[in-house]
Amino acid sequence: MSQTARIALSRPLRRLFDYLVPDGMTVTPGQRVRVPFGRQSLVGIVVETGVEPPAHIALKPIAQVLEDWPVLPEETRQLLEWAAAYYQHPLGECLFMGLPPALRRGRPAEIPQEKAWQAPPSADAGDLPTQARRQKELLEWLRHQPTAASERSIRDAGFTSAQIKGLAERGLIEPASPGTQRTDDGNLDTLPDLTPAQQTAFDQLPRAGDGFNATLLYGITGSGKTELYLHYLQAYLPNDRQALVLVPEINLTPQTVRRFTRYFGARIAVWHSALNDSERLKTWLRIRRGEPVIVIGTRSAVTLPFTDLGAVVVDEEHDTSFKQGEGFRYSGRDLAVLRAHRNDCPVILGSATPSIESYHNAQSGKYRLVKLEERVGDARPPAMRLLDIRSRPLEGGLSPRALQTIGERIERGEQVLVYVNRRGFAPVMMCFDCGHLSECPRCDSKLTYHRRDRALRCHHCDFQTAAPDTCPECQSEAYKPIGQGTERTEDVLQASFPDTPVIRVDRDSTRTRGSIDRILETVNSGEPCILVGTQMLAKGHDFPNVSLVVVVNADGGLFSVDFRAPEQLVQTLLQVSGRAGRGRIPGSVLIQTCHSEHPLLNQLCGGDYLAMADHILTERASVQMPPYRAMALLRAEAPTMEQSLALLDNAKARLPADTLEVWGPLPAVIARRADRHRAQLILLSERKAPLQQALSQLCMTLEAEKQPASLKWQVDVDPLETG
DNA sequence: AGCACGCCGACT
DNA sequence: GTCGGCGTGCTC
Repeated sequence: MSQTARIALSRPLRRLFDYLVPDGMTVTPGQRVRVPFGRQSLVGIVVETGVEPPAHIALKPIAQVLEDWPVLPEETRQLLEWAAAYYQHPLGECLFMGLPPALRRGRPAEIPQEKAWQAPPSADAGDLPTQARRQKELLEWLRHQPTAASERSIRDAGFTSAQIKGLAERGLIEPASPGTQRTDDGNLDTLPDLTPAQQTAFDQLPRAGDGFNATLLYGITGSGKTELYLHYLQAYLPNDRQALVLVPEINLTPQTVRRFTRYFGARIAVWHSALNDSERLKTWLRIRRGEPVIVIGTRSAVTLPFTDLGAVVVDEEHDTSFKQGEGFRYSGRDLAVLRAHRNDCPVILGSATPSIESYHNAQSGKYRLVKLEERVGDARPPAMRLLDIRSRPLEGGLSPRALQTIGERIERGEQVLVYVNRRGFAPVMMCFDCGHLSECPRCDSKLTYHRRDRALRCHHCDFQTAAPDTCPECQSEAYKPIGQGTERTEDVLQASFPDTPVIRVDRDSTRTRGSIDRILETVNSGEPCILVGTQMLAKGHDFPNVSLVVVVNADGGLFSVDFRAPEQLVQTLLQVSGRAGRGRIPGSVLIQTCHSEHPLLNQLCGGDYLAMADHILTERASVQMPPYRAMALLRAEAPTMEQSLALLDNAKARLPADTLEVWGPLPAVIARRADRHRAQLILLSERKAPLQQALSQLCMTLEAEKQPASLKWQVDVDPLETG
């Protein structure tokens, strides 16, 4: 009798498929195989062997093994299996997430041998006919390359394959293996010494050989957390072991990579969404082969096939981009901690504004807390002040007082950053006669006015229209934009300070490649200027010459329905404040608000983030919200609200009432989006285990009873926003 | 997700 | 008469 194997396929199905292993073939878990599936032939991953197949199903045999070793190493596969169960996502899709695209498609697990060419010293351009001008130029170009050039790079330089062929036929160039670009090997920089404060923090970090140890590194902005990571890896990561450094997408800049490369050279590998398929395959295989790489990567790097992980770092661990927002909704940060645990190695979670979850873990003793509360050099933390703008005349959202302060700083030759907190405040068109507001015809949301092209756009679907001159309701001409967007603030600033460059930094102005570099160049020149922008300004980039930060409106997050809004407001405001006073000039921060008496904002001005975190934790405890209870959402969307609510009612009815508290069904905050009506259930549980068990049971039944195709549902475990 | 099967509308 | 719309069902 033949052996059997349980196979995962890259399909959104919550089940696996069993196959026969033909005589003479052996398979082990983690191995790639090709199997017949319906009428198609698919790549599969072996999950289990020797299984008892369900009765009355005629098994088909595995067609082929793609390699005789498991592409997914044991630890990576088990991590993904755990994540699939925890986040309620189909196992097949999760396992395939652990493979680079080339391997998902069934390509061989080897580095594609790129063809490369070099010009031997004997090659003589005189042997070419005079009309072969481009071939001569190519020969010359090849001579000037430090190593053999790949066909791709030759084409990138503007030559054609016909020209390569021409030279090759005359024997003037010869094939070679593509050159490696390890120019930095052997002459690595030595790390700068730690400051006394950094040294003190460093001494509290876990030592090599301590095994699993999670450390929350609370380091205020400008305290030099990256130096600490570098020193830590150098001191405690053995030369022959691997490390993972997770960073938010926005922090994975060439500068960051260069900083690591200076000290670790070719051991550094990067992993992010902009890599092409062959780069991904190459890096993935390096890691799979066990090369002692230090991977700097974004969220998805946590699924890489490490075979000898010796240290894990999560930088800016509070950053919400570590949680995938759709599909397989995993938390890269949480999986990184789990990976460290399973590899019995240390993990350092660094942030100036730790997530409430991580801080709670530090408080409860699960993580050790290491503080780094001094800025590098002479820099002092900025002074923060609230500016009450109730019944003050505002221009582009700015109060006279704020404009005056900006003016003073410009006069002194300093730089200013104006932060527009867009959360909850978008510029909408309103009729000042009848009160009509511009609303999206397909969503329950207001249209946003874009002054550049006088367009009204919906931020929740792709609807857009030209802004009418008069009110669509009453034809009044008093139909104008209200609220403040970046563009309006920018215009007011430019009008107020005509001699000072006003630079807008947002998604639109940084879309083209290199534009952010140009902006940074201007800013780093130190000339006075005013930066205006949103989210982007709060993250990543340093502006050492900025001495004043103005927060246009802090109120968006104060009274939100989302339980995480206060945490996120405080984090964002502190992060953006941290941009000020990095250089020698002391920084100050002005926060405009209509609620200057609000305790959270007042605490913020004290600058003590951990005190605020304590405060937020107390509130979370009193209402028994995460991290004091486990949370998950069941979301539904359908052409009508009734359908969505019916599905959720149905789901609620079969959830165990004794171990779970279920809220809803409630329509989402934006109940209609692109003409689909959305609602959700909120599930809370004292313990994670019963929640997970109830969810997997629920997913199985929901999938089994086939819903109409127009009705979609999804589960979000540990959601970042409930809306 | 694919892919096929199936049962109703405007075309050579 | 048939090409094709996408609703529904199935994949070891």
